[in-house]
Amino acid sequence: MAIDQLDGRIIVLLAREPRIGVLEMSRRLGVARGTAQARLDRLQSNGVIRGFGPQVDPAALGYPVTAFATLQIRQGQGPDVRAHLATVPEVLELHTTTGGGDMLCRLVARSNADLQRVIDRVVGFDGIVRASTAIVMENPVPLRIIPLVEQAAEDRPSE
Amino acid sequence: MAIDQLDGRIIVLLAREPRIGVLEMSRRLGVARGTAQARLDRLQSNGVIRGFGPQVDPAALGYPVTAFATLQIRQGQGPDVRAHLATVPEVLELHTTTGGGDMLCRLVARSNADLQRVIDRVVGFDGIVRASTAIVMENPVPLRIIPLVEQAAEDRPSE
DNA sequence: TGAAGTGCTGGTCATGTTGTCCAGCTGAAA
DNA sequence: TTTCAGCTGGACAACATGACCAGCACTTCA
Repeated sequence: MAIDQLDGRIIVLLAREPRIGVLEMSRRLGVARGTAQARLDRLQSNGVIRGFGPQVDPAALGYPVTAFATLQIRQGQGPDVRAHLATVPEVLELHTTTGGGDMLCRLVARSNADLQRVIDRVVGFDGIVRASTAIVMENPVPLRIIPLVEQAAEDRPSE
Repeated sequence: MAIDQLDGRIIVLLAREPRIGVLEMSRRLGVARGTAQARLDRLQSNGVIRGFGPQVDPAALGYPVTAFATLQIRQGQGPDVRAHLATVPEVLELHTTTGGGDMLCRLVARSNADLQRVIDRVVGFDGIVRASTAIVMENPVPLRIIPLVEQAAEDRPSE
């Protein structure tokens, strides 16, 4: 389940240059192609690498505004609220967190004005008691995984 | 900059089956290969598709605990705090938000106990006045983009 | 100590895909 | 009407893939 340094190098390499194939990867890593292929297969069936889906930029799609909303949910309404939020395309992500009946969700919108519409749609649901929204101004650290992979690989010099 | 329905179908197709190539894609979409290739190239140079990096699961890497920390930053310390947080591998993401000097960051840790170590490291920095942490218990809506892409494609029947 | 198992190497092969052309067609804009 | 961008369907050489294989080193375990 844990990864060794070769696995780490594979993931980092793929993160930096996703278009390279297994053959090119094996050349860069200095291992046989079969090895690179076997490692990659294992990382995927392990679930360490979940996939290679396209990373889509909501801003380029016309949704340049991102916000995080903290929702307080009425006791027992959790499942209903989840189902409701899942139907809103602008809800990109939803988590339930510690702190009785709280949820945190990531939203996008076409503009600040449009964000009001999105929030109204999100909170316009019975089970939601209270909502507070924080609009994202900057994103100094975009979602990243490389440092963590490197640390995980270091911690286990061999599997 | 906006996408049409063909673009939308390309993104959705890639999101669902990332391993297919341009040729297979063109077969599924019922267009010529050159068309699919040109669209894909355009989506990438547009920035709509930022890349095809591996989607790594921190849990499978040994970091099953996720948390969001809201940080209050001392006036003027923003840049220093960002630099500090960027050096912590467990900080996967960092945003600055509305509300004077606030930041929101996503953390992972090996366990709840380990989370304490991570938080100590995160907040053990002069510019941070106060921090409140919410531990993620469930993730009913994992980061998704397909519904938004479909909406964006609908809104613009043609480019 | 020996045997079995695992993982890596370096190699082959047929097959499919890619990058790069091309000429011709259509529809929209000038 | 002319021009242009975008799509089609086709071609080609170069390359990558999946599937094999025998051989070797190392560890596990009886």
